[in-house]
Amino acid sequence: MSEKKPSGESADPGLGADLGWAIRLVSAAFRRVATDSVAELPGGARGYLVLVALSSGEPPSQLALAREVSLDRTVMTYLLDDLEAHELVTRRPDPRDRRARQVLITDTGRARLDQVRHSLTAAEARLLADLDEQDAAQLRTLLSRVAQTAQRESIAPDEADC
Amino acid sequence: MSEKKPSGESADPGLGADLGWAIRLVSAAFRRVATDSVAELPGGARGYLVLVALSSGEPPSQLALAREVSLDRTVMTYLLDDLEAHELVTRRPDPRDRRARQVLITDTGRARLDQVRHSLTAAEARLLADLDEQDAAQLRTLLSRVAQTAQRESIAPDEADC
DNA sequence: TATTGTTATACTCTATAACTATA
DNA sequence: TATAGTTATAGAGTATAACAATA
Repeated sequence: MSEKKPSGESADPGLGADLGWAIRLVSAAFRRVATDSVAELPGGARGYLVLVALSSGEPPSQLALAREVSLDRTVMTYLLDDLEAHELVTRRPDPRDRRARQVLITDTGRARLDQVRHSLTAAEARLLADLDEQDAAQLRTLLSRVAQTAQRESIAPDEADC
Repeated sequence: MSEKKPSGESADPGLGADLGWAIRLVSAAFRRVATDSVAELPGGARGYLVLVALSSGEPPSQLALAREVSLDRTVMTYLLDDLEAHELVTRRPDPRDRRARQVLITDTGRARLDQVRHSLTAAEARLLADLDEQDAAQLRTLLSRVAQTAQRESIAPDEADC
């Protein structure tokens, strides 16, 4: 029990007590269960994010898309090449700006996205298996609130791994 | 509000509704605020994890330490080289097994660890700024429970980034 | 001159395997 | 023969910058 307590530090958290560690573990656990769900998808987690972003709204340019999912535009090129090769998305020139290309999700892409979403839902359920329905809902709510705060204050993203 | 719909997928959560995205954002946000806290630390987040692991219990071997924080033993070599160069840890031969080396945290290391912990506490507070005390406590509790589940079922770690 | 998308290059990680010294 | 630690090498992933086409 050789502890140095400068002021209000937790006595000896070892590794299991603090929020950062919990976030780390939960994030890693979710990534793990989610990885299986997106494994067959070109680009993995990133491919999923792109498909989600494309599933609604107007077809964005590659740059707009890259910004939305917090990816570099050079990465977006490779990623879309891959997705397009598998016919999950298509690219077409923007009639109003011939520099830009509009990205669209295909029907195949939508079908694939739905599959992955189902799989992810199951994965989430597995992750939260120990919580009753009320606690699970509470956790979702709280996480969403923190996430929104983080996003709003742009404390947040820039690194995009799932 | 944002509700999961397992069957009617075409609803369109965009990107802001699902648990995975929230976890992703929160994790990224935490990593971001935490990165500043551990920036000066040799090895960054990993250096922190190692110091925490060393701050209690018997001095472990490098291998045991590597397993505890889910790092490869080859990575541990570099990391400890770095930490030792900054005099935050020391290595000494294990008298009972001359192949192994015991790793110890130094007083400098402990002082540094306390600084980082304070900084991290502040970072956490910033992250949870929008939650009142009760909600924050609830979130910590729920996350810890999920983390423990994940760890126990070893759904979890293997990737060690903060 | 600035912007979209692409390509090429370099750099950082990580994983793998090989090597030593002990057991 | 197996294990703890180190070192070297190769591969993946990422970022940076340069480039062509268009605005």
